[in-house]
Amino acid sequence: MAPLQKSIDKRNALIKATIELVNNNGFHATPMSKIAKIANVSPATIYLYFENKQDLVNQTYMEVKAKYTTYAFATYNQNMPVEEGFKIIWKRIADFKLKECENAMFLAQCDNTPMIDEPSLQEGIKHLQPLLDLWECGKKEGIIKPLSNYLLYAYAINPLSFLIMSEKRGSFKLDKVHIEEAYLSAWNSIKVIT
Amino acid sequence: MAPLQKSIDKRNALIKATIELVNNNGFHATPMSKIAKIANVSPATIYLYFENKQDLVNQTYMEVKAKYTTYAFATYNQNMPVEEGFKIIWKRIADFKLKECENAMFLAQCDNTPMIDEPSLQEGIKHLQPLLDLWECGKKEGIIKPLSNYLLYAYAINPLSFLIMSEKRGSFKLDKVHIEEAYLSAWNSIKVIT
DNA sequence: TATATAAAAATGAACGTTCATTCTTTTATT
DNA sequence: AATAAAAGAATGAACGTTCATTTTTATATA
Repeated sequence: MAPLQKSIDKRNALIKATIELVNNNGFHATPMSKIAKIANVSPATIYLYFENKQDLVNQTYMEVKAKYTTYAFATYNQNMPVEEGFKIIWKRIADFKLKECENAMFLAQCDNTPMIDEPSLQEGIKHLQPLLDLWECGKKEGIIKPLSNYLLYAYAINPLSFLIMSEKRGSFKLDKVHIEEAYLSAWNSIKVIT
Repeated sequence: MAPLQKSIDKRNALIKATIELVNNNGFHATPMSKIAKIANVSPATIYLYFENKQDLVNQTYMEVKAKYTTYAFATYNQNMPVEEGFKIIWKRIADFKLKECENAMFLAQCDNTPMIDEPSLQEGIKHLQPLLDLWECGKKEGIIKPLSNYLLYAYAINPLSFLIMSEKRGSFKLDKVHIEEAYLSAWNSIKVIT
């Protein structure tokens, strides 16, 4: 194995361990020692890849957020009609949250606690731009309600986080039918009613 | 001042301090010593009112959740028509989240992290029963879509949390107009479309 | 190609600090 | 004066981080 690859593997193992432990215990209750143990690495080794604990979690956040948005926009392109574009993005997001549940939960925690530095948070938000652009376009065409992007996001995208959380807690099972129903609710709350 | 009142004051001060510090730093980054200092109390005194740190935060959660639901249902009664009942509850929730922003943020953090014991979490959820009953009633009458209560909650109530978070982060200002728009989105995503 | 040397990566033990909690003393109440 | 409440100092455990050292990898030499 190439030596560089080995380094990448270790970094990935550390990020994976961080997600797992933070999901189960929260940021401040996951000691570096445990992260090291799960990643099969010495505690000191972490500091070869990351400045400190805060840097580790910031970088983990940005990496997961990038993965999330890359996945969300993978099958979308700007030439699609607004409704189709939205549907494709929404479904991909739902897909990601279901398949990559660990990652999705980690993001939810980051977005609801003082865990991540403000600059890293801002950095993560930037990746959503294509969706915001799509909405602007839809508003111009009179297809999407003239609401602020925050309201659109709150009613169309964010509810998925809540559902994933309920599913994780075991109080609710998200199947294909529910996803379809959820999509219709989402679209319904942002589309212009004719 | 009666000695009992003084005790209640101290307990309240401790709970208030806990909310403030956890909001700004997260659970594990709020030391008992700091909570004591903000509450103008000795660290040891905390243990006269609470078993330990976990108990303090559990009780804080249940207290805030109870306050939240009491407020939400204060002007609602079961004899109202479904649409009116929902509107009244929704508006009260929005009102609470705006006015008692600190409390709302604390709840959001509790609901998205491993901070609170599962039993306390379950205890907190129970208080929402009147809303679930209203929805059941609405479904029977054909006014509300036959969706699971989790989906209804995800699309009608939960988005408010996201908006409050955006507002707190300073990226968005929630005024009366936005609240009205948000309400319409909420109702629109759960009502049967005729 | 085989060996020697240098560089880089990784390690485990150790340090200083911080924390939740307890213990002992002081202050207030009846 | 007796009792209860509160305070602050004390304690041991756990944490993030550093450092001296070892192990692995790359480079140079013959």
